Amino acid sequence: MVTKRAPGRPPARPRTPGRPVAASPDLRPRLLDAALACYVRDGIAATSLRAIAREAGVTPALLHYYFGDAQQLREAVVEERLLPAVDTLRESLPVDASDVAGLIAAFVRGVAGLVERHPWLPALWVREVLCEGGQLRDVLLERVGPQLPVLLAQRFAQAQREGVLNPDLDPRLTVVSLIGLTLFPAASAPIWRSLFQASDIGAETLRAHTIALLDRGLGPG
Amino acid sequence: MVTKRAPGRPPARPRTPGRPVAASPDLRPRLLDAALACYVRDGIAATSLRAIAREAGVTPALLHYYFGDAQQLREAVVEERLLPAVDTLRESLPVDASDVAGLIAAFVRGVAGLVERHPWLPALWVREVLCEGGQLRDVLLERVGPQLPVLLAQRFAQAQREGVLNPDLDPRLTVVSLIGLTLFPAASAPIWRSLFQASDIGAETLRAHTIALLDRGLGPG
DNA sequence: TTAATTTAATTGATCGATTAATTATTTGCA
DNA sequence: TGCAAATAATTAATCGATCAATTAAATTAA
Repeated sequence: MVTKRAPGRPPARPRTPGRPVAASPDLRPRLLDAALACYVRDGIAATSLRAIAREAGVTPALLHYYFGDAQQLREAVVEERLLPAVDTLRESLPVDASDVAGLIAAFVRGVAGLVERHPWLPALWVREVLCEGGQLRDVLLERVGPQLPVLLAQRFAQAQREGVLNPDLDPRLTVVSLIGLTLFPAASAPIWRSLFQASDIGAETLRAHTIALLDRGLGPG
Repeated sequence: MVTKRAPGRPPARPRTPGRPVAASPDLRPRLLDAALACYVRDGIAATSLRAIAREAGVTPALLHYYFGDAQQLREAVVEERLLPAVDTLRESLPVDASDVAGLIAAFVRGVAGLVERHPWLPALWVREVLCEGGQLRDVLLERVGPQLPVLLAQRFAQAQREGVLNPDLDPRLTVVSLIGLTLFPAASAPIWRSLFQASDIGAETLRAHTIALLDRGLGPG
Protein backbone atom coordinates (compact mmCIF):
# COMPACT_ATOMS: atom_id res chain seq x y z
CA MET A 1 0.00 0.00 0.00
CA VAL A 2 2.53 2.55 1.11
CA THR A 3 5.51 2.80 -1.24
CA LYS A 4 8.74 2.87 0.68
CA ARG A 5 11.52 5.38 0.25
CA ALA A 6 15.27 5.18 0.07
CA PRO A 7 16.80 8.39 1.45
CA GLY A 8 20.12 8.64 3.19
CA ARG A 9 22.93 10.89 4.13
CA PRO A 10 24.08 12.70 1.00
CA PRO A 11 27.30 14.34 -0.25
CA ALA A 12 28.98 13.72 3.08
CA ARG A 13 29.93 16.99 4.71
CA PRO A 14 33.43 16.63 6.20
CA ARG A 15 33.70 16.40 9.94
CA THR A 16 36.74 16.88 12.17
CA PRO A 17 37.84 13.47 13.35
CA GLY A 18 39.09 12.53 16.77
CA ARG A 19 36.51 12.98 19.50
CA PRO A 20 33.00 11.65 19.28
CA VAL A 21 30.60 14.19 17.85
CA ALA A 22 28.08 15.38 20.38
CA ALA A 23 26.33 17.43 17.71
CA SER A 24 27.27 18.94 14.37
CA PRO A 25 29.19 21.92 15.71
CA ASP A 26 28.68 24.35 12.85
CA LEU A 27 25.24 23.67 11.46
CA ARG A 28 23.16 24.81 14.39
CA PRO A 29 24.37 28.44 14.23
CA ARG A 30 23.75 28.38 10.51
CA LEU A 31 20.20 27.26 11.10
CA LEU A 32 19.70 30.03 13.64
CA ASP A 33 21.04 32.58 11.18
CA ALA A 34 18.78 31.27 8.43
CA ALA A 35 15.77 31.50 10.72
CA LEU A 36 16.71 35.02 11.76
CA ALA A 37 17.11 36.08 8.14
CA CYS A 38 13.65 34.76 7.32
CA TYR A 39 12.12 36.38 10.38
CA VAL A 40 13.64 39.71 9.43
CA ARG A 41 12.72 39.46 5.78
CA ASP A 42 9.21 38.01 5.98
CA GLY A 43 8.15 38.35 9.60
CA ILE A 44 7.95 35.59 12.17
CA ALA A 45 4.30 34.78 11.61
CA ALA A 46 4.79 34.42 7.85
CA THR A 47 7.93 32.31 8.09
CA SER A 48 7.45 28.57 7.70
CA LEU A 49 9.88 25.87 8.67
CA ARG A 50 10.17 25.05 4.99
CA ALA A 51 11.31 28.58 4.22
CA ILE A 52 13.97 28.43 6.92
CA ALA A 53 15.13 25.03 5.73
CA ARG A 54 15.29 26.29 2.16
CA GLU A 55 17.29 29.30 3.30
CA ALA A 56 19.74 27.01 5.08
CA GLY A 57 19.82 24.43 2.31
CA VAL A 58 18.55 21.60 4.50
CA THR A 59 15.35 19.69 5.10
CA PRO A 60 12.58 20.80 7.46
CA ALA A 61 13.00 17.59 9.40
CA LEU A 62 16.45 18.71 10.41
CA LEU A 63 15.02 21.76 12.15
CA HIS A 64 12.93 19.44 14.28
CA TYR A 65 16.00 17.34 14.96
CA TYR A 66 17.92 20.35 16.25
CA PHE A 67 15.25 22.46 17.92
CA GLY A 68 12.23 20.28 18.58
CA ASP A 69 9.21 22.17 17.32
CA ALA A 70 8.72 25.51 15.62
CA GLN A 71 8.13 27.38 18.86
CA GLN A 72 11.38 26.14 20.36
CA LEU A 73 13.21 27.28 17.25
CA ARG A 74 11.73 30.76 17.67
CA GLU A 75 12.77 30.81 21.30
CA ALA A 76 16.28 29.73 20.40
CA VAL A 77 16.60 32.59 17.93
CA VAL A 78 15.40 35.03 20.55
CA GLU A 79 17.68 33.64 23.25
CA GLU A 80 20.80 33.21 21.16
CA ARG A 81 20.50 36.02 18.64
CA LEU A 82 18.20 38.79 19.75
CA LEU A 83 18.71 38.95 23.50
CA PRO A 84 22.52 38.82 23.47
CA ALA A 85 22.53 41.75 21.07
CA VAL A 86 20.10 43.81 23.11
CA ASP A 87 21.79 42.99 26.38
CA THR A 88 24.91 44.87 25.38
CA LEU A 89 22.91 48.07 25.48
CA ARG A 90 22.22 47.90 29.17
CA GLU A 91 25.85 48.23 30.14
CA SER A 92 26.24 51.45 28.17
CA LEU A 93 23.83 53.42 30.38
CA PRO A 94 25.23 55.74 33.04
CA VAL A 95 24.10 55.25 36.60
CA ASP A 96 23.60 58.96 37.30
CA ALA A 97 19.88 59.56 36.82
CA SER A 98 19.96 63.28 37.54
CA ASP A 99 21.74 63.95 34.26
CA VAL A 100 18.78 63.21 32.04
CA ALA A 101 20.35 64.76 28.99
CA GLY A 102 23.36 62.52 29.36
CA LEU A 103 21.09 59.57 29.97
CA ILE A 104 19.18 60.15 26.77
CA ALA A 105 22.35 60.78 24.85
CA ALA A 106 23.92 57.57 26.12
CA PHE A 107 20.80 55.62 25.35
CA VAL A 108 20.51 56.96 21.82
CA ARG A 109 24.22 56.40 21.23
CA GLY A 110 23.89 52.88 22.52
CA VAL A 111 20.96 52.09 20.27
CA ALA A 112 22.80 53.56 17.30
CA GLY A 113 25.81 51.35 17.92
CA LEU A 114 23.57 48.38 18.44
CA VAL A 115 21.90 48.93 15.09
CA GLU A 116 25.25 49.39 13.43
CA ARG A 117 26.48 46.07 14.75
CA HIS A 118 23.19 44.29 13.97
CA PRO A 119 21.58 45.88 10.92
CA TRP A 120 18.73 43.39 11.03
CA LEU A 121 17.59 44.62 14.43
CA PRO A 122 15.41 47.62 13.52
CA ALA A 123 13.15 45.78 11.13
CA LEU A 124 12.69 42.88 13.52
CA TRP A 125 12.18 45.16 16.48
CA VAL A 126 9.61 47.32 14.79
CA ARG A 127 7.63 44.45 13.36
CA GLU A 128 7.77 41.96 16.20
CA VAL A 129 8.06 44.16 19.29
CA LEU A 130 6.60 47.58 18.62
CA CYS A 131 3.84 46.84 16.14
CA GLU A 132 0.56 45.43 17.32
CA GLY A 133 0.36 41.71 16.80
CA GLY A 134 4.14 41.34 16.91
CA GLN A 135 5.27 37.86 17.89
CA LEU A 136 7.84 39.01 20.44
CA ARG A 137 5.88 41.53 22.49
CA ASP A 138 5.32 39.23 25.43
CA VAL A 139 8.77 37.69 25.37
CA LEU A 140 10.54 41.00 25.11
CA LEU A 141 8.31 42.63 27.68
CA GLU A 142 9.19 39.85 30.06
CA ARG A 143 12.86 39.49 29.21
CA VAL A 144 14.32 42.89 28.34
CA GLY A 145 11.42 44.86 29.80
CA PRO A 146 12.74 44.57 33.34
CA GLN A 147 16.19 45.37 32.13
CA LEU A 148 16.38 48.10 29.55
CA PRO A 149 13.24 50.16 29.11
CA VAL A 150 12.20 49.87 32.71
CA LEU A 151 15.67 50.73 33.86
CA LEU A 152 15.68 53.83 31.72
CA ALA A 153 12.11 54.65 32.66
CA GLN A 154 12.92 54.42 36.35
CA ARG A 155 15.63 56.98 35.89
CA PHE A 156 13.26 59.22 33.98
CA ALA A 157 10.76 58.90 36.79
CA GLN A 158 13.41 59.76 39.33
CA ALA A 159 14.27 62.83 37.28
CA GLN A 160 10.58 63.77 37.27
CA ARG A 161 10.41 63.52 41.04
CA GLU A 162 13.48 65.73 41.28
CA GLY A 163 11.76 68.30 39.09
CA VAL A 164 14.14 68.13 36.15
CA LEU A 165 11.70 66.42 33.76
CA ASN A 166 8.14 67.26 32.73
CA PRO A 167 5.94 65.16 35.05
CA ASP A 168 3.19 64.88 32.42
CA LEU A 169 5.15 62.34 30.41
CA ASP A 170 4.87 58.65 30.98
CA PRO A 171 8.50 57.63 31.39
CA ARG A 172 7.97 54.23 29.80
CA LEU A 173 6.35 55.69 26.75
CA THR A 174 9.01 58.34 26.54
CA VAL A 175 11.64 55.67 26.21
CA VAL A 176 9.86 54.01 23.34
CA SER A 177 9.15 57.34 21.75
CA LEU A 178 12.78 58.22 21.80
CA ILE A 179 13.65 55.05 19.97
CA GLY A 180 10.90 55.53 17.45
CA LEU A 181 11.66 59.16 16.79
CA THR A 182 15.37 58.90 16.49
CA LEU A 183 16.04 55.56 14.90
CA PHE A 184 12.91 54.28 13.22
CA PRO A 185 11.26 57.34 11.69
CA ALA A 186 9.80 55.41 8.80
CA ALA A 187 7.99 53.10 11.18
CA SER A 188 6.67 55.78 13.47
CA ALA A 189 3.07 55.44 12.36
CA PRO A 190 2.40 51.99 13.84
CA ILE A 191 4.34 52.96 16.91
CA TRP A 192 2.12 55.96 17.49
CA ARG A 193 -0.91 53.87 16.84
CA SER A 194 0.27 51.30 19.31
CA LEU A 195 1.06 53.91 21.91
CA PHE A 196 -2.27 55.58 21.37
CA GLN A 197 -4.07 52.37 22.22
CA ALA A 198 -1.95 51.53 25.22
CA SER A 199 -1.92 54.92 26.90
CA ASP A 200 -4.38 57.48 28.12
CA ILE A 201 -2.23 60.28 26.75
CA GLY A 202 -2.90 61.15 23.12
CA ALA A 203 -0.35 60.12 20.56
CA GLU A 204 0.01 63.61 19.18
CA THR A 205 0.47 65.04 22.62
CA LEU A 206 3.09 62.47 23.41
CA ARG A 207 4.77 63.07 20.09
CA ALA A 208 4.81 66.83 20.57
CA HIS A 209 6.14 66.51 24.10
CA THR A 210 8.86 64.14 23.03
CA ILE A 211 9.93 66.29 20.12
CA ALA A 212 9.95 69.30 22.38
CA LEU A 213 11.93 67.32 24.87
CA LEU A 214 14.48 66.54 22.24
CA ASP A 215 14.45 70.07 20.79
CA ARG A 216 14.55 72.17 23.91
CA GLY A 217 16.74 69.93 25.93
CA LEU A 218 15.23 69.24 29.32
CA GLY A 219 13.57 70.92 32.24
CA PRO A 220 9.99 71.00 33.54
CA GLY A 221 6.98 71.95 31.36
CA MET B 1 6.97 34.87 -0.35
CA VAL B 2 4.10 32.47 -0.50
CA THR B 3 2.96 31.82 -4.04
CA LYS B 4 -0.81 31.88 -4.24
CA ARG B 5 -2.93 29.18 -5.76
CA ALA B 6 -5.93 29.16 -7.98
CA PRO B 7 -8.11 26.15 -7.08
CA GLY B 8 -11.83 25.97 -7.51
CA ARG B 9 -14.73 23.71 -7.88
CA PRO B 10 -14.04 21.44 -10.82
CA PRO B 11 -16.13 19.35 -13.22
CA ALA B 12 -19.29 20.17 -11.30
CA ARG B 13 -20.98 17.05 -10.07
CA PRO B 14 -24.71 17.32 -10.76
CA ARG B 15 -26.95 18.03 -7.84
CA THR B 16 -30.70 17.61 -7.54
CA PRO B 17 -32.24 21.10 -7.58
CA GLY B 18 -35.21 22.30 -5.62
CA ARG B 19 -34.71 22.38 -1.87
CA PRO B 20 -31.77 24.06 -0.20
CA VAL B 21 -28.92 21.65 0.35
CA ALA B 22 -28.19 21.12 3.99
CA ALA B 23 -25.35 18.82 3.03
CA SER B 24 -24.47 16.84 -0.06
CA PRO B 25 -26.94 14.03 0.45
CA ASP B 26 -25.10 11.25 -1.32
CA LEU B 27 -21.43 11.91 -0.78
CA ARG B 28 -21.25 11.33 2.94
CA PRO B 29 -22.29 7.66 2.75
CA ARG B 30 -19.84 7.19 -0.06
CA LEU B 31 -17.08 8.59 2.11
CA LEU B 32 -18.07 6.27 4.95
CA ASP B 33 -18.00 3.30 2.59
CA ALA B 34 -14.60 4.31 1.26
CA ALA B 35 -13.24 4.60 4.78
CA LEU B 36 -14.71 1.23 5.73
CA ALA B 37 -13.19 -0.39 2.65
CA CYS B 38 -9.77 0.97 3.54
CA TYR B 39 -10.13 -0.07 7.17
CA VAL B 40 -11.03 -3.59 6.11
CA ARG B 41 -8.32 -3.85 3.48
CA ASP B 42 -5.38 -2.19 5.26
CA GLY B 43 -6.39 -1.91 8.89
CA ILE B 44 -7.46 1.21 10.70
CA ALA B 45 -4.03 2.12 11.99
CA ALA B 46 -2.48 1.88 8.54
CA THR B 47 -5.23 3.82 6.79
CA SER B 48 -4.49 7.47 6.09
CA LEU B 49 -6.99 10.14 5.21
CA ARG B 50 -5.28 10.39 1.85
CA ALA B 51 -5.96 6.73 1.17
CA ILE B 52 -9.62 7.15 2.03
CA ALA B 53 -9.90 10.25 -0.12
CA ARG B 54 -8.20 8.46 -3.00
CA GLU B 55 -10.58 5.55 -2.60
CA ALA B 56 -13.54 7.93 -2.75
CA GLY B 57 -12.08 10.05 -5.52
CA VAL B 58 -12.05 13.25 -3.49
CA THR B 59 -9.57 15.40 -1.62
CA PRO B 60 -8.50 14.80 1.98
CA ALA B 61 -9.74 18.24 2.95
CA LEU B 62 -13.25 17.11 2.16
CA LEU B 63 -13.05 14.45 4.83
CA HIS B 64 -12.32 17.16 7.34
CA TYR B 65 -15.20 19.17 5.95
CA TYR B 66 -17.61 16.32 6.53
CA PHE B 67 -16.29 14.64 9.65
CA GLY B 68 -13.98 17.03 11.44
CA ASP B 69 -10.82 15.16 12.25
CA ALA B 70 -9.63 11.64 11.60
CA GLN B 71 -10.87 10.33 14.93
CA GLN B 72 -14.38 11.60 14.30
CA LEU B 73 -14.36 9.89 10.92
CA ARG B 74 -13.42 6.62 12.59
CA GLU B 75 -16.20 7.08 15.11
CA ALA B 76 -18.68 7.81 12.35
CA VAL B 77 -17.75 4.59 10.58
CA VAL B 78 -18.18 2.66 13.79
CA GLU B 79 -21.48 4.33 14.64
CA GLU B 80 -23.03 4.23 11.20
CA ARG B 81 -21.56 1.11 9.68
CA LEU B 82 -20.25 -1.33 12.27
CA LEU B 83 -22.66 -0.91 15.16
CA PRO B 84 -25.88 -0.99 13.13
CA ALA B 85 -24.76 -4.26 11.59
CA VAL B 86 -23.82 -5.82 14.89
CA ASP B 87 -26.94 -4.59 16.63
CA THR B 88 -29.12 -6.79 14.47
CA LEU B 89 -27.56 -9.81 16.12
CA ARG B 90 -28.86 -8.98 19.55
CA GLU B 91 -32.47 -9.38 18.55
CA SER B 92 -31.88 -12.89 17.26
CA LEU B 93 -31.00 -14.31 20.69
CA PRO B 94 -33.62 -16.23 22.63
CA VAL B 95 -34.45 -15.10 26.11
CA ASP B 96 -34.48 -18.59 27.61
CA ALA B 97 -31.07 -19.06 29.19
CA SER B 98 -31.65 -22.61 30.36
CA ASP B 99 -31.50 -23.90 26.78
CA VAL B 100 -27.79 -23.35 26.33
CA ALA B 101 -27.58 -25.47 23.22
CA GLY B 102 -30.29 -23.41 21.60
CA LEU B 103 -28.60 -20.26 22.77
CA ILE B 104 -25.34 -21.23 21.17
CA ALA B 105 -27.07 -22.34 18.03
CA ALA B 106 -28.97 -19.09 17.75
CA PHE B 107 -25.84 -17.09 18.37
CA VAL B 108 -23.80 -18.95 15.79
CA ARG B 109 -26.65 -18.75 13.30
CA GLY B 110 -26.96 -15.03 13.96
CA VAL B 111 -23.28 -14.44 13.43
CA ALA B 112 -23.36 -16.48 10.24
CA GLY B 113 -26.20 -14.39 8.84
CA LEU B 114 -24.45 -11.24 9.93
CA VAL B 115 -21.32 -12.20 8.05
CA GLU B 116 -23.33 -13.12 5.03
CA ARG B 117 -24.97 -9.71 4.96
CA HIS B 118 -21.70 -7.91 5.69
CA PRO B 119 -18.78 -9.84 4.23
CA TRP B 120 -16.32 -7.20 5.41
CA LEU B 121 -17.15 -7.83 9.04
CA PRO B 122 -14.91 -10.83 9.87
CA ALA B 123 -11.66 -9.23 8.75
CA LEU B 124 -12.45 -5.99 10.55
CA TRP B 125 -13.62 -7.74 13.66
CA VAL B 126 -10.63 -10.01 13.91
CA ARG B 127 -8.09 -7.29 13.28
CA GLU B 128 -9.59 -4.42 15.19
CA VAL B 129 -11.52 -6.11 17.99
CA LEU B 130 -10.07 -9.52 18.73
CA CYS B 131 -6.39 -9.01 17.98
CA GLU B 132 -4.13 -7.27 20.44
CA GLY B 133 -3.60 -3.66 19.51
CA GLY B 134 -6.84 -3.48 17.58
CA GLN B 135 -8.23 0.03 17.27
CA LEU B 136 -11.79 -0.85 18.25
CA ARG B 137 -11.27 -2.92 21.38
CA ASP B 138 -12.24 -0.15 23.79
CA VAL B 139 -15.09 1.18 21.70
CA LEU B 140 -16.60 -2.23 21.09
CA LEU B 141 -16.10 -3.31 24.67
CA GLU B 142 -18.02 -0.25 25.77
CA ARG B 143 -20.68 -0.21 23.08
CA VAL B 144 -21.58 -3.77 22.15
CA GLY B 145 -19.98 -5.25 25.22
CA PRO B 146 -23.00 -4.49 27.39
CA GLN B 147 -25.24 -5.73 24.66
CA LEU B 148 -24.03 -8.80 22.89
CA PRO B 149 -21.15 -10.69 24.46
CA VAL B 150 -22.07 -9.75 27.97
CA LEU B 151 -25.67 -10.57 27.34
CA LEU B 152 -24.69 -13.97 26.07
CA ALA B 153 -22.11 -14.38 28.81
CA GLN B 154 -24.70 -13.58 31.45
CA ARG B 155 -26.87 -16.37 30.14
CA PHE B 156 -23.92 -18.73 30.14
CA ALA B 157 -23.20 -17.78 33.73
CA GLN B 158 -26.80 -18.33 34.63
CA ALA B 159 -26.59 -21.74 33.02
CA GLN B 160 -23.45 -22.45 35.05
CA ARG B 161 -25.22 -21.51 38.28
CA GLU B 162 -28.03 -23.82 37.30
CA GLY B 163 -25.52 -26.62 36.80
CA VAL B 164 -26.10 -27.21 33.12
CA LEU B 165 -22.73 -25.80 31.99
CA ASN B 166 -19.20 -26.53 33.11
CA PRO B 167 -18.41 -23.92 35.79
CA ASP B 168 -14.69 -23.92 34.96
CA LEU B 169 -15.21 -21.88 31.81
CA ASP B 170 -15.13 -18.11 31.79
CA PRO B 171 -18.42 -17.26 30.12
CA ARG B 172 -17.09 -14.14 28.44
CA LEU B 173 -14.16 -15.94 26.94
CA THR B 174 -16.38 -18.76 25.87
CA VAL B 175 -18.40 -16.38 23.78
CA VAL B 176 -15.35 -15.12 21.99
CA SER B 177 -14.07 -18.63 21.60
CA LEU B 178 -17.25 -19.65 19.92
CA ILE B 179 -16.90 -16.91 17.40
CA GLY B 180 -13.29 -17.70 16.74
CA LEU B 181 -13.82 -21.41 16.43
CA THR B 182 -16.87 -21.35 14.25
CA LEU B 183 -16.41 -18.40 11.98
CA PHE B 184 -12.82 -17.31 11.96
CA PRO B 185 -10.77 -20.50 12.10
CA ALA B 186 -7.97 -18.99 10.04
CA ALA B 187 -7.57 -16.18 12.52
CA SER B 188 -7.71 -18.32 15.62
CA ALA B 189 -4.00 -18.00 16.41
CA PRO B 190 -4.03 -14.32 17.41
CA ILE B 191 -7.29 -14.81 19.21
CA TRP B 192 -5.81 -17.56 21.35
CA ARG B 193 -2.74 -15.47 21.97
CA SER B 194 -4.89 -12.56 23.05
CA LEU B 195 -6.99 -14.74 25.29
CA PHE B 196 -3.93 -16.28 26.81
CA GLN B 197 -2.67 -12.87 27.88
CA ALA B 198 -6.00 -11.58 29.11
CA SER B 199 -7.03 -14.59 31.12
CA ASP B 200 -5.65 -16.72 33.91
CA ILE B 201 -6.84 -19.81 32.12
CA GLY B 202 -4.42 -21.25 29.57
CA ALA B 203 -5.24 -20.81 25.93
CA GLU B 204 -4.94 -24.47 25.13
CA THR B 205 -7.07 -25.40 28.08
CA LEU B 206 -9.70 -22.91 27.04
CA ARG B 207 -9.54 -24.14 23.49
CA ALA B 208 -9.88 -27.73 24.52
CA HIS B 209 -12.77 -26.95 26.81
CA THR B 210 -14.57 -24.99 24.15
CA ILE B 211 -14.09 -27.64 21.52
CA ALA B 212 -15.29 -30.23 23.95
CA LEU B 213 -18.23 -28.01 24.73
CA LEU B 214 -19.10 -27.88 21.10
CA ASP B 215 -18.44 -31.56 20.51
CA ARG B 216 -20.14 -33.09 23.49
CA GLY B 217 -22.98 -30.70 23.73
CA LEU B 218 -23.37 -29.38 27.24
CA GLY B 219 -23.42 -30.44 30.81
CA PRO B 220 -20.95 -30.13 33.73
CA GLY B 221 -17.32 -31.29 33.51
C1' DT C 1 45.78 -2.76 12.01
C1' DT C 2 41.42 -4.30 10.72
C1' DA C 3 36.66 -5.65 11.17
C1' DA C 4 32.42 -5.17 13.36
C1' DT C 5 29.29 -2.38 15.87
C1' DT C 6 27.18 1.65 17.61
C1' DT C 7 25.78 6.38 17.29
C1' DA C 8 24.89 11.00 15.06
C1' DA C 9 23.09 13.28 11.30
C1' DT C 10 20.21 13.72 7.42
C1' DT C 11 16.85 12.77 3.92
C1' DG C 12 12.48 11.72 1.37
C1' DA C 13 7.98 10.43 1.98
C1' DT C 14 4.11 10.95 4.24
C1' DC C 15 0.89 12.27 7.91
C1' DG C 16 -3.29 15.01 9.81
C1' DA C 17 -4.85 19.54 9.52
C1' DT C 18 -5.85 24.43 7.92
C1' DT C 19 -6.69 28.09 4.70
C1' DA C 20 -7.86 30.97 0.84
C1' DA C 21 -9.81 30.63 -3.52
C1' DT C 22 -13.38 29.19 -6.33
C1' DT C 23 -17.72 27.59 -8.23
C1' DA C 24 -22.61 25.95 -8.20
C1' DT C 25 -26.70 26.38 -6.19
C1' DT C 26 -30.18 28.60 -3.48
C1' DT C 27 -32.41 32.53 -1.37
C1' DG C 28 -34.20 37.14 -0.93
C1' DC C 29 -35.68 41.15 -3.05
C1' DA C 30 -37.27 44.63 -6.55
C1' DT D 1 -39.62 37.32 -13.32
C1' DG D 2 -34.82 38.51 -13.02
C1' DC D 3 -30.86 39.46 -10.59
C1' DA D 4 -27.75 40.21 -6.64
C1' DA D 5 -26.22 38.44 -2.32
C1' DA D 6 -25.47 34.49 0.54
C1' DT D 7 -24.36 29.81 1.37
C1' DA D 8 -22.69 25.05 0.50
C1' DA D 9 -19.22 22.28 -1.45
C1' DT D 10 -14.83 21.48 -3.12
C1' DT D 11 -10.02 22.00 -4.40
C1' DA D 12 -4.88 23.09 -4.48
C1' DA D 13 -1.42 24.51 -1.71
C1' DT D 14 0.74 24.55 2.25
C1' DC D 15 1.58 23.92 7.18
C1' DG D 16 4.06 21.66 11.33
C1' DA D 17 5.33 17.20 12.52
C1' DT D 18 6.83 12.18 12.41
C1' DC D 19 9.14 8.06 10.75
C1' DA D 20 11.91 4.57 8.58
C1' DA D 21 15.83 4.31 5.80
C1' DT D 22 20.30 5.51 5.11
C1' DT D 23 25.08 7.01 5.46
C1' DA D 24 29.29 8.66 7.65
C1' DA D 25 31.88 8.84 11.48
C1' DA D 26 33.42 7.16 15.86
C1' DT D 27 34.10 3.41 19.00
C1' DT D 28 35.09 -1.15 20.35
C1' DA D 29 36.80 -5.86 19.68
C1' DA D 30 39.82 -9.08 17.49
